Amino acid sequence: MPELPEVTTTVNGLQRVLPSLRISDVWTDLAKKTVSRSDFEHTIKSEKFFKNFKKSIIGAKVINVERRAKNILINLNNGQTILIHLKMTGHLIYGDYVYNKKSNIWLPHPNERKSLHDPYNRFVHVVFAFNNKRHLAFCDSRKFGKVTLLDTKSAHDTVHLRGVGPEPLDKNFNFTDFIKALNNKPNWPIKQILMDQYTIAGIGNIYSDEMLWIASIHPESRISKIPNLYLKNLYRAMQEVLNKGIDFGGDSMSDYRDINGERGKFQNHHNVYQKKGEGCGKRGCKGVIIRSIIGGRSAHYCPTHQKLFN
DNA sequence: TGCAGTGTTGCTTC
DNA sequence: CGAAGCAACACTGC
Repeated sequence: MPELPEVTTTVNGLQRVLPSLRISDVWTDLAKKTVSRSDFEHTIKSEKFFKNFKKSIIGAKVINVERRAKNILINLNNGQTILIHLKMTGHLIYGDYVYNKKSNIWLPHPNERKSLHDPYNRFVHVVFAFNNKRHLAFCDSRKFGKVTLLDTKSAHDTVHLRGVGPEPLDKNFNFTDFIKALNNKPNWPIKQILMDQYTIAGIGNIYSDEMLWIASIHPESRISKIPNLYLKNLYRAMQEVLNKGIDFGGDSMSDYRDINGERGKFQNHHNVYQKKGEGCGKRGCKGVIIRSIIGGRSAHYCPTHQKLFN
């Protein structure tokens, strides 16, 4: 689920606690002798990479933590940057963890706050230890997440970040920029364009459904046929929904938790996502929410008030 | 009980 | 070349 608001919530949390801490150790159970995919070679899923990763980061101090698209960037004082992508089920938790040698797992210290013991916070696959005796645990039940190391200077010009689209909440990202970006993929359904990280950064399945519902645009509409007024509403809805997601601490309908292991609350404010069969809540609309597959992803929308422009 | 569905991404196939 | 499908993996819920 981690999309821009969830990654922002995590990054803001990390920025409050990590700067000036020194990394004293790192552990993982993901590193394998042979990787299943060539693009995993330069990530923590490779044993060879992990050995070098460990050597490179132990002793380094955290300068700051940033977000780019759905990526978390932890900048270190040795000129290197740890890049983490949470993918589907990843989340980072900051607290006091204890290694259980017998079962080869990390668990929160028994005295840790209740939220860290939430069953969704099992599945710890990477642990960073800091010089204040606290840990950063990467929980990821499906193990799709990515952890790698980049030179800070060229981080944005690596395969992980090169070509990623503009940040939708950037103060300088105006309506004209938005339209210019969307026209990158003129023939795709609007929902799919919104989710394309090389067109615009950070939007995923939940927030694209929600912003299209607010803007009254059917997810299969073609950008060239959508009236300007509707596009303006979409631009506004995008900012509104992403900011609302951040204000509610992200969406924890599924696995996402903040760095204290707590759920976000945006899932309590969905208008369409995962609401198949429910009445459309738009004022005066008698529609019923349906689910279909668009661009290989599940889309939720109200076929009554969300207009199809094609 | 078993199997469809699950946020993401990028490789492979057609 | 672009679009579609699927693989990475494991769990939940119907």
